[in-house]
Amino acid sequence: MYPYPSGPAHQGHVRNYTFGDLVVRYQTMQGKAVLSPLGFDSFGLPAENAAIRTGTHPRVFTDARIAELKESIVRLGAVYDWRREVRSHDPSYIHWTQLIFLRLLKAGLAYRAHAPVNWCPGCQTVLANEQVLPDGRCERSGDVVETRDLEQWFFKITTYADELLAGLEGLEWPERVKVMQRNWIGRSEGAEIALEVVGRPDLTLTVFTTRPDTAFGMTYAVMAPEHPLADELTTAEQREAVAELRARAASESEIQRTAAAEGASLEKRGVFTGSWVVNPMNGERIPLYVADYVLMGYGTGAIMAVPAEDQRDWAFAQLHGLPVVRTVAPPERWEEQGGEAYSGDGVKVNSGFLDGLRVAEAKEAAIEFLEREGRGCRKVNYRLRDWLISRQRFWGCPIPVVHCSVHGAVPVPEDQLPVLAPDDVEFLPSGQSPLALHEGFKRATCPVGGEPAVRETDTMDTFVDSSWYFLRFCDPFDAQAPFSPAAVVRWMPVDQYIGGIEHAILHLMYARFFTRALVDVGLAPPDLPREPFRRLFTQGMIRMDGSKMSKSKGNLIAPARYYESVGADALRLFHLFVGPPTDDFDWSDQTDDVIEGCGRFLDRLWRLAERAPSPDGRSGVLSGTDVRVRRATHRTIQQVTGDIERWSYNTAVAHCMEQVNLLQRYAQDDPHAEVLGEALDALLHLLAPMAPHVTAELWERRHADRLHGRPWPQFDDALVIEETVTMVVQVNGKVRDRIGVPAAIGEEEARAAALASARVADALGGATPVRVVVRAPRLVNVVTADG
RNA sequence: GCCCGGAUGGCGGAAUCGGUAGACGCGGAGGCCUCAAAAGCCUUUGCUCGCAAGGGCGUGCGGGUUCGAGUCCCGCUCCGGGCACCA
Repeated sequence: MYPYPSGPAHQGHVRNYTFGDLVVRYQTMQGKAVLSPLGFDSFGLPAENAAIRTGTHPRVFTDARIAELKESIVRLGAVYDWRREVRSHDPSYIHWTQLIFLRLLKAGLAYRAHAPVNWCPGCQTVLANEQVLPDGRCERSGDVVETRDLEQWFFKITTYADELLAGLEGLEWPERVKVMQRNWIGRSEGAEIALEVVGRPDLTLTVFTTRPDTAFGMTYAVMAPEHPLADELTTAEQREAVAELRARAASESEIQRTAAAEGASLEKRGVFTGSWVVNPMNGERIPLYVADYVLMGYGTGAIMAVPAEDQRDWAFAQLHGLPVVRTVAPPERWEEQGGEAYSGDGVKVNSGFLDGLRVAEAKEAAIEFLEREGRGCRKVNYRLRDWLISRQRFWGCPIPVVHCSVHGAVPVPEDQLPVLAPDDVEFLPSGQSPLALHEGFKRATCPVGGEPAVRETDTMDTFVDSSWYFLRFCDPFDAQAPFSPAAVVRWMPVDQYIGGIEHAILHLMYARFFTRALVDVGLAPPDLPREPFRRLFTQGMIRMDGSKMSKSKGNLIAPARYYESVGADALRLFHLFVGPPTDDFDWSDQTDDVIEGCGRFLDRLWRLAERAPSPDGRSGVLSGTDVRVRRATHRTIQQVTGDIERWSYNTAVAHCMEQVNLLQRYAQDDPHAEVLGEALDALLHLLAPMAPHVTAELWERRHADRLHGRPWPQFDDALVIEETVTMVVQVNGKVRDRIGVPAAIGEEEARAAALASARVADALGGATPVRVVVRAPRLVNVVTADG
């Protein structure tokens, strides 16, 4: 666990730690060695905003929030190895985050580049693509993100695009998280084609397509407004129109541009450049356009347009009066039924040597042709972009680089780490990072030549800190390295990761990338598993009035009031009981009643356990009732164990409640001391991972030793088999009678018992059964001719 | 538009392999205890007809498969989520 410390826990945290703690305690009772540490993702914008508001240093603010969060976690009774607690903002952690940066830099996995980036005016910093919502807003502040051209630091996550995609296959993760990552990586196979430019033998325009088979239908080509050749390929007559379009496109962020346009229904804004290119398949001259529906960031920033087989190109062609040539025969009556572009499979037409082939074969043939002619090549493209990690903020891990006018961006030598931000800084609402205003911090010497240099003032995205904390957890005591090879190999991968769905892309993708990169740069050993999280469980959100419960929404319900009123155990039980862990939960007016109900259950358990072992209880021979109670005890062990194994915590609690209800009646009615004692002891074990405080106390009162550390109870196979069951008798599928029968009843006896039933005879009303379906011992269905 | 989930009493939910729909809890009703209340305990609680015994209906809607469907298949509706000019 690596929570962002936002202050006292809210119910989302409580739920998360309750599930996590149940797993930890249960697996420990199963005899496993369990490593369960907790640390704090303690860099981040809220602390800095608070500093601007109140003048408090972010460290002071953050340490206070950590103390609050930690207290509410400790009071919940969750077991963590606090010796291993780490914090992103701790100098010893900063040191290793910076070392990792330097090693990635050395290996070419970190680089600095000038690029159009997402700028959030609210946060006064750039953002990674992953942090921009589909509607072009900042996921934190909700402000509309702008595009700025800046020189920034990137991590080369795209190197691992294929591996990150393939690695998903072996993971026990929710399918929808895998799907989200697959979509985000967005692999597509196709070809790059170099188009000749008419009258410019010195130039070619390279386009990417997933449908090289449709190239005969290419009736125009389009380049993105930001394309480097856009200027050069615009003729004098078209210059003004193109310039206008490019200016308009530049004023919007790319994500905004793609989000604002709803599919193909909107106008495709574009203009003719005045230049012509050549279709390499048939040698025809086709016009070259600039249009904002083509994105510079994907593929080559230019496309071949095939209106007949691409709906976007179709719409654009209609608008600009461009020809449409079908290269795949659409299905019967396609056009009569209003069909426009047809992108499905079919037989090739109007395509020279491809005619008669199907799409898949034609793709291959087209690529072979292009490669043979030297006009193109096979190519795989990804939607995934490199991870922009620069942030123009103070409260983050400083990027350990200095800028020298002679040697450029020079890494800080490893023996000079960590680079720490100074304390004597002023937090002003100017939007500028205090680091950028701090002359003492900025003044540096070039490690290469000793020239005066300027220290980098950007800090790293806080997702960098959380991309390797799980490795540090394995070995947080190492003062010489981020972690020792032996420790990470011993503990990794994480067997069970628990978190919210909000991490589906950001954190989980970055952590997968980091784990691989750390191995490849030699910081982690080669035998470290390349997937850090083997099993992932995504818990449901706690919602209130339709939105996620969080401090920023102001709808937080702190656990402290329940610690006081019903106790931490009742609150834990509530979170387990209220529904499947994967489901969202709507906090409402009735919720307190349910929590109190969980408290009442624990009260009943308490009263029950306090009167046993009952000195006045019977001993000696077991009665029929005693045996039935024993059977119930062992069945409960079986059920609760199964429930926990399959994450069905709500039914695990329900089965314990059922058992308490049964024992309560039993205890009032001359119980056998040993039977009741066995039942109570088993119950305390089963509830120990769910309600650790109450069960530990009751156990101590009964046995004067400790429940914690005892093994998980086993059930007796002979006792979980029922001896009598209720057999349902149906007539034509409707239940007409229920008969108690021995569990071992044979098919013939079951049939006879069913047909002997007076109720069945009534229901038959003289009709003759034509068929009797027997599923002994549970069910018999008597079927008549007219049924 | 595409891809995933989901829809069960007044409410949260259960039904693990096609075989008793509604476990467990909340809420409601009635009762016991008490001078009274709180707490606790007991009974009851899907809808409906019936004095009762008992019957009919019932898992979003419409079909289908089956002796039998909440569960499987086909076609919809609504809700939630993800993706969406990615060539």
